[in-house]
Amino acid sequence: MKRAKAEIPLKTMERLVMYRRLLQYLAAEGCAFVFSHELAKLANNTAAQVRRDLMIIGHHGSPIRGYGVRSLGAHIDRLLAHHEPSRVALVGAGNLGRAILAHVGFQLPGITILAAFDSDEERSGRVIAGVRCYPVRELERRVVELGINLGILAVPASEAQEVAERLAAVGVTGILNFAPVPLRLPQGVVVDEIDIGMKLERIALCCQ
Amino acid sequence: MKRAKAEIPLKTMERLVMYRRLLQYLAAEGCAFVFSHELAKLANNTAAQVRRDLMIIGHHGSPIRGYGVRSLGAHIDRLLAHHEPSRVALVGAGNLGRAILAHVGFQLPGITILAAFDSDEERSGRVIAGVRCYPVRELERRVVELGINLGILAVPASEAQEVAERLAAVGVTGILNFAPVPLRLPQGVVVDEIDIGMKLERIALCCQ
DNA sequence: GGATCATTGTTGAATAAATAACACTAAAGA
DNA sequence: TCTTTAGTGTTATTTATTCAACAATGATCC
Repeated sequence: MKRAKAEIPLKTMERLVMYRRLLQYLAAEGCAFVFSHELAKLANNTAAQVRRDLMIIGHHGSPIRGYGVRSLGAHIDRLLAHHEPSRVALVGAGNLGRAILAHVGFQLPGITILAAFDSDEERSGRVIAGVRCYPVRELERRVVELGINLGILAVPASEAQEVAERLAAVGVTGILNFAPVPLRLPQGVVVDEIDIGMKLERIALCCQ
Repeated sequence: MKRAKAEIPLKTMERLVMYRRLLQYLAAEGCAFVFSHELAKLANNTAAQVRRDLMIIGHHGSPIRGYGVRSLGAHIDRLLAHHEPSRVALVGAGNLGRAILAHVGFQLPGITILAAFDSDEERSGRVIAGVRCYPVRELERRVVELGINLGILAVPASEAQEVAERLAAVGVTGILNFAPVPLRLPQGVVVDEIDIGMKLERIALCCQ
């Protein structure tokens, strides 16, 4: 069974992770089969798009019955399966950081948060949502020690760039940035921003 | 001056709000002019794209000097200016909710968070980051009273759908959802999800 | 004051994505 | 067993987005 992973467009990939999430809910609700138009409604797109995406990954459903929730979920799981499980560190254990830990707590398959860091020494040493918190001065050492390759930044805007550089310097290749500043990092490091303010603006725009 | 707002593609709009944010930083750093390729670097796209976007909104720069940071910022401001300023309510004043309040605290122009709600009566009555917190049972009354039209959901997944429906029922037309469940709402309500887990997965994918 | 140079404004081609259309298939009922 | 029906798999069309190329421009320097 050869995998044409590289040929699957990124947009489709992104939708696949959404489909998988939706399929998990459906499975939890005891739903065995789902139609393309149902999935489309949940994912806020069209039935044609869903069918096309599933065609791309080579999944086959059955007329009348639709797609098997379990089998489709398993298929996407295999596709999205990370070669190496991702090892994540969170920097900044303030309100936002702790909220993220709690949120992501329900382990994602193949992704584990192994450590948290904070400049406040009071916080380090504690265990938050099952994750050990270290002082930020140990960042480099611990990242190497634990084989971390992904970072989540939940620090104040003023510190984001510095922390990001330190992470990148010790081999972190992906960063999820919650600080509302654009990060400037060497090529090869994937950065994704979650800018709540921008999201709000976007909605305000679409609404009026 | 007629505005061709409707003709500006959504993708461009989304980039515009990012440009504006970047311009604010540049202005704060005392930068008076910026070149298309500089802006492109910050926005993670190409110079051609930046120029095209600015062409679409009809902004003119100067060769050699580039674009005036202040004037371009003002131009985008006008374009993005909301007819009516948006009035926002946050539901769920847990870790995540409080973090959001603190984050968005630095007021966005034309967007104000006017109220927070929580089911824990201990929390209501308090003022968090300048925002008054009410018990969630008063949600409908207060939303109407304050003329809220946008909602931020930072409640547990199990309550998200119910709260969203209640908000929509009293006239909220846009919802920013942090709960990792797909919301099913009547057409006309704009929903945007921020699913941290999905974001992480996406980065893990891109990295390997 | 004119040549030069770096950058803009614009157009057109190439690429990618979304949509629609339709033949095909498998279950259900007579 | 044949027909109906609802939904899939696929191809074609349209639409949107990105990229690349180049003429036009206006500061700057000699």
